[in-house]
Amino acid sequence: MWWHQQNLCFRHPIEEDYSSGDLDKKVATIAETDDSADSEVIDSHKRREILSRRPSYRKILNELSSDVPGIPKIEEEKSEEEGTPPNIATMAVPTSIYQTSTGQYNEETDLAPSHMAAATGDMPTYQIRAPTTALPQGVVMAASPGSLHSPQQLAEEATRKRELRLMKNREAAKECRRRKKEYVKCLESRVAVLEVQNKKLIEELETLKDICSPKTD
DNA sequence: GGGCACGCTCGTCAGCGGCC
DNA sequence: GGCCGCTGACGAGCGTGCCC
Repeated sequence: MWWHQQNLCFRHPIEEDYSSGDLDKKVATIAETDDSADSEVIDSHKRREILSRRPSYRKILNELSSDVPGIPKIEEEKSEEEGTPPNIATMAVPTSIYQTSTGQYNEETDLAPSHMAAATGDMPTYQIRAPTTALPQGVVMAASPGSLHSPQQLAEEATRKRELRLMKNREAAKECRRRKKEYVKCLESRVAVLEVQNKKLIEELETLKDICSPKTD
């Protein structure tokens, strides 16, 4: 596993080779090519290997924050789903790349704020909100197992546990998707910044060429 | 207006990995 | 070993644009 940690962004090997839908194609390809009975185990292993889970978005960003100064960690917090959250773990963009909310920008590339605004859209910082873990009203916590006797009570307990699990998973899915969006935005921003940086370097190169090889009449 | 295709969002399931 | 969080995958529902 390797992480491309120059500046902010990073890629998982799987992500690099088979981004998004390509992964399914790869798995399908393996399934098609390894169709012999003996290859089932290998096939399963390959599938498992390919489908190996990437680190969570929170983990990715937190790892980066420990390696790259300027990237605050994503912290757990509790707030309402909408409205102004009391605490927002603001993932400020790293000084090496991103424009900040105060108009700071990459000192290496010396990008103009206007360029940044145009390239990245209005997205100077990333705000990661923690999942809402508070139970909604009406959710009754399960009674202690020791107090259950009749099959009916056991069934109700099982139902409550299932509802609770589904509710938690529902919220987790929402949070996961939100983090994924932030992650994608991050990558898109990095692409935009690098494009500007690349363009600037090309222009600089052309300028140096002109200086070093002046035209002779 | 109706049908269709496409994209997006959401809930759920399944499976993995971390923690105790 | 069980619990729990995270996330890919899948299907359903909905909105939108296009064509007839």
